[in-house]
Amino acid sequence: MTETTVNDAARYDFHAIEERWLPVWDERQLFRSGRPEDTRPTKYVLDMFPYPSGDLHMGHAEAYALGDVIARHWIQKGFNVLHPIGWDSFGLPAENAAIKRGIDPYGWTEDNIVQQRASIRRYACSFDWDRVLMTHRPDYYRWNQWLFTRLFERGLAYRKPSLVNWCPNDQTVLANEQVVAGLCERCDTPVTKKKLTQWYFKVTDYGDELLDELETLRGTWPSKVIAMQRNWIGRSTGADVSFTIEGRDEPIAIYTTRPDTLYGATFMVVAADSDLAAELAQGADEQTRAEFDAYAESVKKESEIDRLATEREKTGVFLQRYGINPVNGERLPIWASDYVLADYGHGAIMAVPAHDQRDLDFARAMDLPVRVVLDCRDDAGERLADPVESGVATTGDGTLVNSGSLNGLAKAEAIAAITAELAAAGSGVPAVNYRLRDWLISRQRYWGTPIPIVHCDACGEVPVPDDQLPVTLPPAEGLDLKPKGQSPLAAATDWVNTTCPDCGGAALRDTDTMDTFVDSSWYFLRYLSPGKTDGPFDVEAAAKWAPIDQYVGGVTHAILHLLYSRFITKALRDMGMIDFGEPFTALLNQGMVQMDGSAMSKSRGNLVRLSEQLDEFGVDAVRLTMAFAGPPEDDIDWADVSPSGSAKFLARAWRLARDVTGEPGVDPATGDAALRAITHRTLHDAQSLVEAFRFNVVVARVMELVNATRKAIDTGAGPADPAVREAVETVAILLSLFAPYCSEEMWSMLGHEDVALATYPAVDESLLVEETVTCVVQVKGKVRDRLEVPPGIGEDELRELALASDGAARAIGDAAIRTVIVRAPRLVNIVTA
RNA sequence: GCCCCCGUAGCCCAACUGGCAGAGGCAGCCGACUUAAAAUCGGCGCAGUGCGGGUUCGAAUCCCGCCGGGGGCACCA
Repeated sequence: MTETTVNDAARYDFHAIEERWLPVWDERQLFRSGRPEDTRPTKYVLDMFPYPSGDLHMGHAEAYALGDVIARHWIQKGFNVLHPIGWDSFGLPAENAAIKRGIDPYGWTEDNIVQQRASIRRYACSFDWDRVLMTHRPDYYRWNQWLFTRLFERGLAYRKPSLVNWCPNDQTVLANEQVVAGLCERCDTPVTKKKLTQWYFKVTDYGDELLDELETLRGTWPSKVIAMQRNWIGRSTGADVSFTIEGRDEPIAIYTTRPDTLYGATFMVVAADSDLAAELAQGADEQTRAEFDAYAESVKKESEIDRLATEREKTGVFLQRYGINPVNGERLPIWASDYVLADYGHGAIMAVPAHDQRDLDFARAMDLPVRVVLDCRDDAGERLADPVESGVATTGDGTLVNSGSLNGLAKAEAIAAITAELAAAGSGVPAVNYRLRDWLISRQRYWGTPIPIVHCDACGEVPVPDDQLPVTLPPAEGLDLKPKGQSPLAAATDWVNTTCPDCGGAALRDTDTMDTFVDSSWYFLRYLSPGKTDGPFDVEAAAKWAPIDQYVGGVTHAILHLLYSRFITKALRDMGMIDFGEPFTALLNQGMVQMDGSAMSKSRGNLVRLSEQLDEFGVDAVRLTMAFAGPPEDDIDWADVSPSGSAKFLARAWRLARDVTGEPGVDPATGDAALRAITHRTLHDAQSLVEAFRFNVVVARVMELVNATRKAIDTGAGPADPAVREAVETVAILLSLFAPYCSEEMWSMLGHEDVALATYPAVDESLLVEETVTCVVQVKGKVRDRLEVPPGIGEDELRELALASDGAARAIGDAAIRTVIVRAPRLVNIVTA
């Protein structure tokens, strides 16, 4: 214990190295990105900011390790890199923890941030600590409120009564995007429906743009995410068709993608939970009304889970009302059912059971007529079975029959023809619909941004003027935060009771808070000028830095966060604040860190604690393991990888720096040529590998270089050779992307400072040229010989060499040669008869 | 039910526009150093690419069909 042997002192001690460099880096602040005199080209690298629920976990460690590789690479390549970090610090976990423990969400949140901040500091990412933002602070959420009022002024924020998703456990409404398979995204409670008046952001105004501009992201976003967004937006094109309703003044519009099948309509269906259904039922006899009311009530009660169940029986009520088919004047009975959605299209459809499976199921359940209007054939030209007998609707292409003027046309022709006919008759127009709904942003919870609206009896909904923002949250003390279906803010009477900004009369504050996805939908702009007090962000800074060159985060946000951010960005562009419409030019989705084949969780007992991994193997080894495990988008199973192996490798790299005896600044050209070739080949390849996110391969190549350098020191050129120094400096520079401590220590031992700011060495192209290459000689595709040839060898010469080679001659024997394929200088394939 | 991705050595993973299946690591085995061990250094590849067809001079790579694993969407008319 007391004696330190020479051997011990020469051993790699990651704890000591971490402790040595952390304070130095704090002092030097290498990653500040706001200096006005800095004229380098810019890059904005962004990691999704953490939610401060407890300490960092393995998932954070992976994401930040990978993002840092990219940021550090661009720094070494001479860019002025903005790489910020902050906290997404409003939200339910803080509130639930506060309720459970009887504490203030503010204190809980701030404490967690202190802890996470210390962990992130230790993790040594190239973050600019001058730009930290926290969304729960009034100086941030003030600008959420500013954003809300701007959207309100432009008609993009509005309030409407609607049947909304309701989580009975969290006692709050949820956005469509937060309902996953009928369950609350947060707590997995089955979601129910509730009629409430809520605030919405009008995302649907940007539906076309959100869809079409996905194309501009192709190649730089994962195609999976593009597909998911496309799916989610769900644009469909068709026609709105007017149906006259007996006993009703106004016709009703239905939306259909298949106007060609109008002649096949045999009934109509309205959504059971729609106002239209209630109105139509009102006009029916008393018994029908009672039947409808009972049905509507049962529909409202059913959970999302029930609704989504497959193999579900069709149910409904005949409303004793009739609509008139505009193309043939037929009377169509009108039913109410839950298989038609109130908030899609017009909440009403024409039913064509022969050519729509859902309609057919309903027709069979209710014994309604089915009329085939398309003659559909299979690949062999055989007519498909009658839907009535088979129970399978024919939804494909075919030839129109029983359809008046459309007879004989194909599906596409018929759609065009009938759409024109309807337009001429004034009973139909082309129409587009979206699966995407407007974004419901009201939440009946405490820990979020108060909605900056005052409700005045005289003036209505009045936005709080900019000079009165922020509307700060009242202190949690004294408020009952328990979920009860109404915002806890309602109980803060001193806070709720206010005066109308317009008329000065008594008025009430809106008591709901905003969905925390509002906070994260523009935070990337706030980083550009986090201290700004007279606006959400500096417009010139945005012009300089934004949009984000590289965004890094989990695929869990493929729809929600990314879609909302895209929407807000487009809205801000239309306000003239920025000149781009897509916030994230490139996106990298890292996989998840698992353990023994499944997601880590305390209850499953397979939780791996990041802090323990860091203590045992060191920050560098954990980061290196994350990068080396495989392609970044693949999941990592921690049981399959080896942080101890990474630690061993780092020690091996470190020993190279310890062993170098050559002086700095000596021209490496005088050194070992073979080692130099490997060094420059590695440098050459590493940049394109990093830029293609193939970090695992970069690490493998650095390992190769380390092995070659070791060999050169022990059994080759020796520790004093300038090529050895060049190789070890290269190792330090490349390794700094993954292992900042180890490489800084190496860099320091080599007589330099700040490896993070080291310039990426120029590649000497002349060292990449090989003197000879191995040419494979195949006979009928099988390797029969190898030749060492100059790289510039001509085709004819190579052909002769190959034909004359021993291996080839042996394999050919006396067979006739049919053809010889020459791919100089690497391959010759001799094809014999 | 519909759509997308992935199957290479015991394990994690490489393999440029089709051109020698193996870069790197884990585990394992052997050796050097050591009184011994640890650490370190050196050496050792055992699969023919999930299966079956096809295209091609040549297929891990392209096409078709299965099998296995993962993910997304799911009454959107």
